Amino acid sequence: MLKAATIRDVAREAGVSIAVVSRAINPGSGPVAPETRDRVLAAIEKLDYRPRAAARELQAGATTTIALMVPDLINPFFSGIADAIVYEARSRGVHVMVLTTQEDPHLEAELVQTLRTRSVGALIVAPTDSGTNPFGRLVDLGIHVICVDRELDDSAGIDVVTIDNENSARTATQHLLQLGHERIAIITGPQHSSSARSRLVGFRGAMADAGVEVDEQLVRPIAYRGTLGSDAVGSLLALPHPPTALIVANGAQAFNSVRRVRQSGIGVPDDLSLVVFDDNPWTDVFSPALTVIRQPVKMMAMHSTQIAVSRLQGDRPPAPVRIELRAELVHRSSCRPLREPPVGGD
Amino acid sequence: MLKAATIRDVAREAGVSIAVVSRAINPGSGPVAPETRDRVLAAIEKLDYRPRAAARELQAGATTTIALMVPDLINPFFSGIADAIVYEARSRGVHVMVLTTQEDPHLEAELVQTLRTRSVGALIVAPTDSGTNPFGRLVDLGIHVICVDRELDDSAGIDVVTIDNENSARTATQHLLQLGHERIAIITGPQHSSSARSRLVGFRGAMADAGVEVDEQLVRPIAYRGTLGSDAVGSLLALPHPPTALIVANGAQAFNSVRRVRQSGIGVPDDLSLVVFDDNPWTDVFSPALTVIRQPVKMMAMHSTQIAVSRLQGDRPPAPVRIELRAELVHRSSCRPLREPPVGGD
DNA sequence: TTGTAGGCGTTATCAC
DNA sequence: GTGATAACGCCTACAA
Repeated sequence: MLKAATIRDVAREAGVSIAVVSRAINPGSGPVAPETRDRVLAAIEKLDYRPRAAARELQAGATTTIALMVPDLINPFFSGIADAIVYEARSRGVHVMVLTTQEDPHLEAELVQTLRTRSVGALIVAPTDSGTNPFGRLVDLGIHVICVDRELDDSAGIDVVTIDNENSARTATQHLLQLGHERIAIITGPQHSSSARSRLVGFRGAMADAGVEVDEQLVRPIAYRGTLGSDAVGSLLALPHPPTALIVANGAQAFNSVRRVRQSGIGVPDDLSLVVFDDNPWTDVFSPALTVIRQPVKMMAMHSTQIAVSRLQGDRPPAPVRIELRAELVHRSSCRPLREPPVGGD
Repeated sequence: MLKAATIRDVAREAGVSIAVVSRAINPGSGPVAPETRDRVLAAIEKLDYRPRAAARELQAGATTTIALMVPDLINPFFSGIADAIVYEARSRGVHVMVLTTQEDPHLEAELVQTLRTRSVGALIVAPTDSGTNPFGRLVDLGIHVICVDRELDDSAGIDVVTIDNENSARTATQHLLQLGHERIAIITGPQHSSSARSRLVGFRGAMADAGVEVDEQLVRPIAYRGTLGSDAVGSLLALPHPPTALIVANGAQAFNSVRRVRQSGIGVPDDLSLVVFDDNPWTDVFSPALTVIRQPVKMMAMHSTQIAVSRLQGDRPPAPVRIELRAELVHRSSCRPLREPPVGGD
């Protein structure tokens, strides 16, 4: 097992001082005679030298590592985000440390602590609980925090990249209302999550606009983790007066929910119209293909990475940014009019 | 923006030298009087001090960061592995840097270079090409490399955690043979991938054992990336004498392949029996539910993490480990006998 | 244009 | 038990 070459080895090999090597490595940091430079580069090549990131960090304070904190990577929504962020970051020479919180605020807080140890320059996070802000200390220390997908009630000094959840839910609801549905159920996320809350607001808004009263029995805020989606669907369908349409606004529970619908033998869209949040691949291969709200996952990832990277390069004014992207309703085959509309008419 | 407290600040606050603080932080590294210790701990608490990992690394050479390199995170197989590895690593106090290769050997090689810069203690990787080993230099430098899922032809000094691909494919093939199928098609991965190769070997083995000749037209090794799965299915089904059964042994193309089967209106399992590698959630919600080869994803992740962590803690003999796990055939509804077997009979 | 020296935050080796 | 002090590898004034 060899020992990695250091800047000193290179200097010796090239017959110069370490200062020259350093300058040769970091163009613009100082003058180096062209031919000296070539000699140094040759030495680097020969010794296969790579500067140690740890040493650089230590001396500069800066870093080219960011952290990404998501509930889990099994949820295709978050793995999609993670994939895009990792890819995007690499193209900018930044590495990504990935952490999973399991939707557990305690674990999240603990991870924030261990993060302080690492010198990451920024943190992109989909926070577990909007009510508390465990990231304040990071911000104080100059570690930039970017919320993605979900945001915090108190987000002082924190950037936000999210979708317009309220309007997305509104759109989905309006779609069903226009088809004549009034008994519309919604399975959403826990109300300590900003996105889940906004979606519910959008739902209620659309219902109110249409003058349709919301039956609170049909509103099901459930946890992201676990399999509660299945239970919620079960009890919804067992209602004496069951819903004719269902919006699954809890992406993490979409699969469980839909599977339960299918297992119960309810016809989609004949007996139940369905709109689901998050356009995961399987929604397209389900029978019938599901009408979904498609979130611009790549866009969210790109924006957050871009913010993170430029922040740690010291660009951008310190003012927090807020980016809200539009989601899209993708019509497929899981919704139909409650009653066939009269043909012709008058 | 505060500046993070250093060991010196703590020492001053506690009225001791930095050496004492260091010993207090790292129990066992030297003697500290109990009451001094308490004073130091109080100071740490008060200043909210966290030792900087970069400085530790620099001085010790060691590190508690490992890297994980997978083709992408969009493939549920790899996101499952990543999720489990990140989780498992955390529970051992290790952080994970995630990299994606996009199945591109050049990018892979480049990432290996940038990795040398970071002081990661180990690399868990699903390599893109089994023919070349871009990791040799890492091994030389004492960075432990663990191949997961796929392996290298020349894996000197490299640990391997994989499934028994050959037998998995053999099992799947035998299942179809027993149902009376002989025109069995297989869509597998590129032959520069060890797992794809082994699976094809298993397929041929089972066919040979049964005395059934392999129609080479029905053997389709295709790339992991892109949408070739769809094309392969299309041309398979367009054959004058199409297959009666299909094994999709290319997990990354399973979705595309199956979707194409469905689009072409072919009845499953009536017209075509189907076995698919990788038990992703959607295979269960597809109509009909798909018979799959289920890989022990969590197990693979746990083993590789365990090896990685113990390696970087210096445990374990230097001899490379090879762990081969068994995959499982999960019977669902996508396969049926070619001809109904005679009822009763004698 | 080049080299010397100091410091980044930590741990380890010594004396005391 | 405790405290200077020297590394670890790199960058950067500043002096030559």
